[in-house]
Amino acid sequence: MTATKPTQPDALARTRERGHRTQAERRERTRTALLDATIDCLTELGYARTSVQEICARAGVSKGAQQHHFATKAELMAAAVEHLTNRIQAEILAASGDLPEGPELVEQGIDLIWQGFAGTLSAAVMELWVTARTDAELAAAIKPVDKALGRSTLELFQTLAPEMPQRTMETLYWLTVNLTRGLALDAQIGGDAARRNQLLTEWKRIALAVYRDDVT
Amino acid sequence: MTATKPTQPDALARTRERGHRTQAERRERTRTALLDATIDCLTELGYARTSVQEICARAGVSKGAQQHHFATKAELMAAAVEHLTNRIQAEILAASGDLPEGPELVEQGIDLIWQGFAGTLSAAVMELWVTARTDAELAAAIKPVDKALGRSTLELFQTLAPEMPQRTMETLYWLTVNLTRGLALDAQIGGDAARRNQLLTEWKRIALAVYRDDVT
DNA sequence: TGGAAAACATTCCATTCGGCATGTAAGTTC
DNA sequence: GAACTTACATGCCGAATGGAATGTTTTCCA
Repeated sequence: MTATKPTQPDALARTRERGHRTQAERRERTRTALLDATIDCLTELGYARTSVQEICARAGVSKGAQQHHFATKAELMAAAVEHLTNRIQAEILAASGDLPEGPELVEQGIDLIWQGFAGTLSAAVMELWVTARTDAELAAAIKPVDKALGRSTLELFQTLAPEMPQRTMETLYWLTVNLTRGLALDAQIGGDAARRNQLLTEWKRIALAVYRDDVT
Repeated sequence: MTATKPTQPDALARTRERGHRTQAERRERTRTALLDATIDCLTELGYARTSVQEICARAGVSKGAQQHHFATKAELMAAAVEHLTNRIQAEILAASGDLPEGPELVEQGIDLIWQGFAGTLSAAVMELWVTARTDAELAAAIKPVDKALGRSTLELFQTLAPEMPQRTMETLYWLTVNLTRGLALDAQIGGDAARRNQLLTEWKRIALAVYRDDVT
């Protein structure tokens, strides 16, 4: 390249035309790139095959940069837990906008929980969760975050159906969440989707009956 | 050692006093030792940290012997799946001896499923199951075996409660199994045991109501 | 505007992994 | 009891991993 304007340093020129990247911006950018790549790896490869090298490659970030932000792999995973939970919560909140009130909420709510707790992101959650069983550090990172997600989602429902007895709501909610997680496991190894849908339908019927009995 | 009887070879003498180990016996012994050690590793360390070296160490078996019986790690894992399923099935069958008939079967059956699908062995199942999501070979090994376990347990219940409509039985059974698996996940990372028991109690109540409605 | 600090990149290393090759001992068969 | 097969043991290798060390660029701030 023939430099015609020697007064301006080349680096600065590039900076100007591309726009100034503040440190906070750079930091945030590569951090989320790393965390998203981590979630990608977990969903596609599973925890056992997720290496920091692969994460860096997918994030388009050097190994040094990764170590700058997350000194150790465990630290990266712990951060990924929170990032992942935030994404799921956002997903749930976005889908909760058009929820009906009254009895219809039962059915729609079950669908919402299904989507939130058995969707694509939940595969990554499973990986981390199962790993956490034998990894105290990861478990410590997961427990509070997950509990918060569960409770906040429950509160969302309680707001939508104030007429419902709290006890009934809690029971139906947690039963649905745990059933969903079990079904999600089944789905992940290629269980019969038709039977899963049928079970979900039956459960809606049962839950609705419980709701009707308890609300009157 | 001062050999006083040169007529008999030393090796044979040892053989005689310890009893003759047939090839089939030796084979079976080290095989199950390896498979049990594999399950131990999965339970205690999780899949990611389970190495063949560790398995061999716990089984008290050399690496060569392991490779003789299971050429590859994947092969060992696939065999472990079957071994594990057999142990679970035996556990369930043993506990199913004193199951009542009639309505009480609902409660007791739920407890039985809980013990079978959320017991100690189920942690290893979870590890393999979650791993299978991103490991086609392992998934291929798990699917048929697990399906067989599920169906045979269902048939056990159907035998015990012939008066129950088949559709109702299937629904309650699979709902319970999946709920149990979800709760097992929760239990493994140290969720609140009291709430889990409460949910199980509520579910028994609901299931009993469903049974009563459908049986009349 | 010049130096400090933060962000990012490159290289290297000790360890561990799964698997292979080769060798020895025990059991089977004729 | 000798050939043969099966079971078991030891040592080694290339690949990959997580992490440390060190060097370079970009932004910040006084």
